[in-house]
Parts: sequence; structure tokens; C-alpha cells
Amino acid sequence: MTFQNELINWYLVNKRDLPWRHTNDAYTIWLSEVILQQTRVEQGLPYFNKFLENFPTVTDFANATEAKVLKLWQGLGYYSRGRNMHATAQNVVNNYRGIFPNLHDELIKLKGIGEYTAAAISSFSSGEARAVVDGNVFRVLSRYYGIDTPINSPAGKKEFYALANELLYRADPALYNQAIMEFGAMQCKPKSPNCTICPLVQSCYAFKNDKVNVLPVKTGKIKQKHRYINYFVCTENDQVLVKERQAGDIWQHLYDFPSLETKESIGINNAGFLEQVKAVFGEEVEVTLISTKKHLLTHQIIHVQFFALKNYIFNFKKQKELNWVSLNKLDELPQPKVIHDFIQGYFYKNEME
DNA sequence: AAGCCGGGGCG
DNA sequence: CGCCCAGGCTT
Repeated sequence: MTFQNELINWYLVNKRDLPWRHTNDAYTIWLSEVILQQTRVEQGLPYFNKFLENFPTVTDFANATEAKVLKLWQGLGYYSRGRNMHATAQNVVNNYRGIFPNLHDELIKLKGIGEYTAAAISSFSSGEARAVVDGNVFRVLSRYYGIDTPINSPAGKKEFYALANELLYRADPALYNQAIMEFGAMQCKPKSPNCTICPLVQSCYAFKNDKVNVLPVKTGKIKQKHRYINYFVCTENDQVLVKERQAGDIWQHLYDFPSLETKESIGINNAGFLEQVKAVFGEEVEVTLISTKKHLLTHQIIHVQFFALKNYIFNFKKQKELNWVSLNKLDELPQPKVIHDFIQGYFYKNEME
């Protein structure tokens, strides 16, 4: 039996029942595909349901505020996906009569849709013959055919795309694309795949040559940078001072608090730090540490400290991104997870118990 | 070509 | 702790 038929047969027996597999609506598939970028199915599934419920059509999506979109996206990470989706929804309403494109060459023009997502939406929605190449496909092809070209190099991308399109089962591209991705996710897993029950084991290069654990090859390693962000929680009656994060850094357009970033770990008894705090909040300011947290991102290790302030003064006019928000509206704002967790524990502790 | 962008799960 | 996840955008 062919490689393609083995995969499809395996898929028909072992596939999970996932909601986006019951439709060929391009908008719905777009929702699922963008949510699932760099995201596990189990993590993305509740977000897919939430978005479809809040935005049944692309017009509903386009008419929402960006803050609403980011609030629904909160906790999922890579927030530019949400902002790009919002822009694309408005683009589709304005320039495509609200009809979501389902052909590769149109899809690839849209913000937030790259080669993978254009192939996925077009094949699943219109049946167009475009091979998907995601992390699963890289892994399956690399192991089965023994390809050690780094998957994160341009040469690797080219090579794997060429092979994937050559292998594409043209009688049913959508079925084959689903099959190879599901096979990668469930059977040919990154860690400890169960090769003894694999239908392709007899012809698998990696298994034959004991290279399952070294394929696929990926070059370079991510350098993580340490950052030390000190947040100041200013409250006034039932109001709290929040800050909208701007472009050029993490968590763009999400909300946190006014802060001072330092080069290294400091405490409030650090003279230089206290000096900086007084420069911003006045000589009379009283600072007390509330809590500390280490927050991990792909490229950054963020050491976060939360401080409560009393007797502070502040020049608001210099900081247009700052706003007072009442506590009962605070949870409507999109927040990074580390901020959301802090707020839940600090302001809404009683409601949690 | 390399860097940047989150958060979670698993060995 | 390191790696990976239905990647894409910017420089």
C-alpha cells in the first residue's frame, strides 16, 4: 500500500472528533487554523468555541472592538494573531463583500495567513490541491524519508514543501492533509512515538536507522533574555491605574500597570531603585512589596514584582496611555496572563473563595 | 537569515 | 529544565 493510503487508513480509524472537521466554511476554518498556530488542539479548542459563539460570522468579527477581540484571546498568547484576525475580518467585509476567500492565492494576501494557513483553508474549504506543511508534517516526512535538512532553514522549507506537494493525494487533498497532520500529532509524536504499533514502521527510514530521536533537525537555539519589571499598583477609592502597552514590545495593546524596568534584580531597599521611584512618584511615596513572580516567554524570562504605593504624586499628562479604571470594569480589559493572575488574587480574592 | 511574538504540556 | 505545539511578521 502507498504512503498516502496508509496514512488515510490510519486516520479514518484513529482520528479525533474535532468541530472544525465538520464544516467547509472558510470563515470557520480560518478561525480554527489561526487559533491553532503554535497551539495545541486541547488548548485552542475552548477558544475556537468562544470565538464562534461571539462572532458567528466574519461581519460580527469585523464589527467588534479590538479590545473585545483581545479579551477573548486573553491567555492564548501570540496576541498579534488576534489583532491580525481583526484587521483581516474588516478587510473581508470591506473588500470581499463579507465572503471569506477560499482559494490559496487570495488567502495568502490576507494578514496573519501564511503558507501553511493558506494551504489549510484552501484545501479544507474548497478542496484545492495545496499541501499543508506544519510541525507535524515536517516531522513525519523527515523521519519517514530520512531528510536531515534543518526544518527551520529556507532550504528545508523549500525541500519539505516540494516533497509534500509531490506526495499530496490529489483525489482528496483535504482528507490527506488532515490525515498526515493527525498522524504526526497522535502517532509520530515528537517524544517517544510508539513505533511498534505504527503502520508505516517497515518502510520508515528513521526507525530502520535508529534516527527517530534525532529527526527532524532544527538549527539554533533560542536565547532567552532576563528582564526585571517592577509594577506599581496605584489605587484611589475603587479605581486602579492601568497602562495600555504600546508597539515595539511584548503584549501590544494589552493592559498592565505603570512600571519601572531595571537591568538586574533589585529590592525596595536598593537605594538606586528607590531613587528612581521617588523621581516618578514623589519624595513622600511609600512603597511596599506585594508579590513576586517569574513569568516565562519563548524569548524572555520576566522577573515581575508588584508594589503597592501610598502617598504618591504623579504627572498624568506625560503618560497618555495611563487610565484610571474602576474595579468592576477592570476585568473587561485584555491583560497578559501574569497581570490577570495578579489581579484575580489581589482585587478579587473574596469572590474567588 | 535571524529575531521576535505567549502560554502550556510533557518527559 | 528543554523541547514542541495545525506559524507569521519584521528586520
